[in-house]
Amino acid sequence: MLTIGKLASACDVGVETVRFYQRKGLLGIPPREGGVRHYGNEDLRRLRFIRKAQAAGFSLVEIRELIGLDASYDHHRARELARSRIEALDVRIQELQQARDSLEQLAADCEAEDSGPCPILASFGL
Amino acid sequence: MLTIGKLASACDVGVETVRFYQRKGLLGIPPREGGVRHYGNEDLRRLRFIRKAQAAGFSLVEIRELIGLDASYDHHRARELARSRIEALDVRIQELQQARDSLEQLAADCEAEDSGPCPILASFGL
DNA sequence: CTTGACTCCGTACCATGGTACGGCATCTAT
DNA sequence: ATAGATGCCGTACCATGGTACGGAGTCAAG
Repeated sequence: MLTIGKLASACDVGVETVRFYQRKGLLGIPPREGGVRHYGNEDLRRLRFIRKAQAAGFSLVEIRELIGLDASYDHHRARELARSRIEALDVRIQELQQARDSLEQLAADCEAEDSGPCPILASFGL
Repeated sequence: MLTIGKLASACDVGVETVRFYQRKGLLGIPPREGGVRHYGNEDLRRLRFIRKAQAAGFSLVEIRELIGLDASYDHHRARELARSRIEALDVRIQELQQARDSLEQLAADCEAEDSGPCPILASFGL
């Protein structure tokens, strides 16, 4: 059995973050012993789940839904969420890639031409 | 000469956003005629610059610095900012790509196996 | 049995990038 | 000349994902 501090450091998050997730409904309300919260392995797994899902780009709201699906064995909805997250990621990746490439080009231009107006700033119309 | 509303709609932003950028020091304080702000082509270019730089992933704080560089013809610092932005974009793109790929894999697994525990949720340890 | 570490709680605060509101002034077209 | 659209201003509020604070209670070791 873990105290909030042990749980938090086991998952490399702050104590306040655990309390925050609890308020947001991402973690359940654990039983108390002498006023102190005691967490078990379920909570540990749950918290690790939250961090992994977060790394996959899910928002806390989406993660809360994913957790709910666990109870209902709703593969269909989970797939839907995964698919729409993939689409959003694709869009975002494309955007960033484009931004990156034009920036790269600009930096190269800028290095080639050491005097006169800066191509980076010029290209943005400044 | 443009009023705030014309300027805003010319760059497809809200009027409040222009005022916000002004407060943040991204746009200069325009001359008034009869209490009303009047903007010129410089402001138009500046605002367009802000939006483009934003699309390239610069934060408003970084954009303010880029604008300052314009005055000082500081290519060196502009390149530095561009390079570090590129690095940050690379890291972020890699992260998102990884998230995307594992999600893709999971969704495929999930579609293949319609009963039993959901691979998406299981993979996150839930 | 005291000291120090940890926990409890509510609430306030942080950054980021805006968006909305209300009351008043001004501008423009009819 | 008057109505309706804009503009002005400060201030408050929004979402997101936390982080910090202060005062109290509790727990374990020396």
